[in-house]
Amino acid sequence: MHSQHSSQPVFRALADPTRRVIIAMLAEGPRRIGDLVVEFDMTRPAIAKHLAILKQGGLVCVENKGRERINRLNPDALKSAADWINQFEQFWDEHLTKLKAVVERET
Amino acid sequence: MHSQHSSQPVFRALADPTRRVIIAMLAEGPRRIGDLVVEFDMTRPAIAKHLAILKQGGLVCVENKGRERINRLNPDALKSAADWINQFEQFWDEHLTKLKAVVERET
DNA sequence: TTTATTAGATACCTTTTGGTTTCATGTCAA
DNA sequence: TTGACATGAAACCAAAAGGTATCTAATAAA
Repeated sequence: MHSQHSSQPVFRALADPTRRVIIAMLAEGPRRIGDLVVEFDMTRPAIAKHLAILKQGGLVCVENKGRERINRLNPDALKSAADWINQFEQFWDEHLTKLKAVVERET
Repeated sequence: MHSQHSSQPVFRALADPTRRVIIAMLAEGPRRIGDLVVEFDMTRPAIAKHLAILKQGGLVCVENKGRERINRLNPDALKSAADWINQFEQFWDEHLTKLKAVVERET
């Protein structure tokens, strides 16, 4: 049952709402840190820390372009979180089946 | 793009490795707190707190049975986290398509 | 070659988190 | 009814998380 690959950094990265918004923004296209900062009521070091955690989780990768740094979303890491959750797909299928059975018996 | 329902408590619940193990255990069947505690190198209050956070996230619900309390996994909440992640399914499909194209050009 | 732009690094602070010990409560069974 | 069992609750603590202000470094453009 328990999957092996440590999904800890990914779930940790997903835990913060600011980071999830950053993920949504990067899904629309690559951004520099400055581009992200102006969207939040927060200083740059704060966003930089969030990006660092997203990188740790493998969710974001960076490309150096002169003095700029382009941040890109790496969807593969997100997929690994989805995979962990989907371990339980079978469980909730059964759950819904049972629920349906109960409802049908009651009507 | 951004889904409305606050998924914060769910992702917060998923962030801790102990809680994810608890989820995996409850997926095999309902358990009392005591049953969970013996599986960890941790005191009961610690597990109780983790369960409280899982309940907050809607991932676990409890049924009082005399002096016992049966904890059950609620898969619907897990599904909401999966839904959030799946918002980006299209993105990583595109990503993989582009990657494939690059690889094919290089060979 | 200055000057503005884009960004990383460091030190610091406050709140939250994850854990503990200790004590109180309700229920089943002898 | 007394004791054992299953659990909840409160007070406390160290470490991590999330934020700030400030300083430094590299590149582009005037």
